[in-house]
Amino acid sequence: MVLRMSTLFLRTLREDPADAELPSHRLLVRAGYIRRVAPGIFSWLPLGYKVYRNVERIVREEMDRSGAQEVHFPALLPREPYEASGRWLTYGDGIFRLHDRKGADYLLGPTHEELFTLTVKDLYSSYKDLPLSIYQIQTKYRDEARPRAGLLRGREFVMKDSYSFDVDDAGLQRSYEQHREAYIKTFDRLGLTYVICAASSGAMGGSASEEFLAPAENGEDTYVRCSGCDYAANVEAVITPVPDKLAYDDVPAAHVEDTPDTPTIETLVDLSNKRDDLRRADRDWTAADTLKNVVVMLKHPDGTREPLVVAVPGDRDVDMKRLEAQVGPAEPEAFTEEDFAAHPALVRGYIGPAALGENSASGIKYLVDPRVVEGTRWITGANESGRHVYDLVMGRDFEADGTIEAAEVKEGDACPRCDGTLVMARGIEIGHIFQLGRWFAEALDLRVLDENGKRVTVTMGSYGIGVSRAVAAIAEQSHDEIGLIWPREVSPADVHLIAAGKKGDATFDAAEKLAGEMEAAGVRVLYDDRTGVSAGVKFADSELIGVPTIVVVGRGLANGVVEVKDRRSGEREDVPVEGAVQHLAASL
RNA sequence: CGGGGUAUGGCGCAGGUUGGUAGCGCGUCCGCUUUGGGAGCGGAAGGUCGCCGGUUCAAAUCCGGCUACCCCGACCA
Repeated sequence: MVLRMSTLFLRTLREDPADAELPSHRLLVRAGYIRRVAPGIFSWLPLGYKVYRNVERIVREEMDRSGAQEVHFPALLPREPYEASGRWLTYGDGIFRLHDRKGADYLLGPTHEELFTLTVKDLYSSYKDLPLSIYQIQTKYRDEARPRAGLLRGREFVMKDSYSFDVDDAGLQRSYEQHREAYIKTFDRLGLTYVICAASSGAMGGSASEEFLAPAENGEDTYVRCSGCDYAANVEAVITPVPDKLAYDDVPAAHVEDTPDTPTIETLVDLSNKRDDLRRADRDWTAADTLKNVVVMLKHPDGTREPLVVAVPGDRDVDMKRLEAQVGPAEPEAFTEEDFAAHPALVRGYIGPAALGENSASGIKYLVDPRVVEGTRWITGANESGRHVYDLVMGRDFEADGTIEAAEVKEGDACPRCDGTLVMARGIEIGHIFQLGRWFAEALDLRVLDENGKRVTVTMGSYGIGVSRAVAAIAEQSHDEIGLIWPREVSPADVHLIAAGKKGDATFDAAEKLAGEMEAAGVRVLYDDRTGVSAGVKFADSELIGVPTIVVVGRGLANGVVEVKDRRSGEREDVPVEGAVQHLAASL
């Protein structure tokens, strides 16, 4: 393949587009790979589409190799399947809905669990047909509240989504492992660095769930990894190691105190350390000794609302995303003025355990952070305005309905697996694998006969790769100040060949000849055969476009050599024209 | 949905307070020169100044309203 820049549908921009912030977005637009059409909606130009198709090809090859079979569902879908799963409603305004001429409801598929499940139900009815893994590479549509960052979060994007169908849990585990392996091969070939993180399985339930995150400053996901072992997790799924129970024989009996002017944890701790009657004998009180009781309203999918109080040590906030991951499919909402009015047991700012719990008078569910183990000693609200209770001991003075992982995760927190500590970083979610289980099969009644002739519900796995997002993730990870740097397999070409001389001189003839030889040798060439364009412009464009190897036919030609530059390292070497093609073909 | 910002040739921007011929750089086209790091000179095309209304002899500029887009947050299988 020889792509000639003299006729290529391409215009590189000398300046950054005003609406692009992230490097991937900026450079993909500047280098002429994509153009914005509407918020979160992009067109692919020739170079960009080549990269996109390379990514797609690699994903497809690895899926096929893993034994999955490719199908293709429509993007335009009727309402019924989503009605059956309940998601026509629960998806809310996150989907694009439309009507046909008769007024019937349609939607642009945001995801295709329903279609996969129903199609398998259509065709299969025996355990002998399973296991089965099928996938598609499809354009998805989501009416994102805020599209951003170019290709990283669009309203139209391409995803590879696959589903596995098994009769039993062991089968699901095998299908899951197969996908995991395929994903590792895929992302390796894409030239991405990534971290496999434990993830929360989200609103759809399920058990095992892992995300492939490409570390990137501008990523939307926060994850942790351990400094001492290979533990890595999305911050939503971080597990807090449970401390040992403490002895509390020496702790004074709980006592309620007037604590005026202590609207914040900080002022409360200050006061507690200042007043002799409140001070701790062994050491100063810290924010971590206070127990903060945060009240939220849970909205269940059926529309009912239920108050929940979450207790966390006072030096931490409740992380709403972590909370949401725990309470799903219910959604936590802010507790409003009206809610407080409806629950007089909750004294704003002074909520304490005595008024809480399913067995208490209020009946309000009370869940505590895992750090709140038996024997821990707290300052917390006394359920009266202006008063706190001191030396309240878990297990002695109060109980909870259970624990919940909702406290924010901090850099330096303990690793749940080893003695190490956690460091935090950000990443782009490029893949997600999880064991969906029987939720969908149950909802859509996908069952098969087992070997005893009994109907059993199929168990499913769900696996996604953001194909268009991966293009941006690669760009985000692989660029420098002056342009993109593509990994070989996704690059729009293997070699960017530049004729650096004057129009009509020997360099053009030599470059032309080289281009032909490269093509014959199976090397993909982007050939800058533009006349009337200075060498400087050609060099700058080649660096912006980011093909990994740049070959310059120019002044060295007099000595029978061409210059071969490595885009990433910047290293250059002179290579005899005669052997240049073999030299290149060997090094690719 | 909350906060901040922007809207002027294809792209990036100035102008606006002080109302009066719409400007700069890049890009594009023509001619000549140039050709290893985003060339020079000369000429040219290209703009309802986001939209609606108001004030005024006169509005890109002042006033009112609207819309779109960008960024941060909330939201996001």
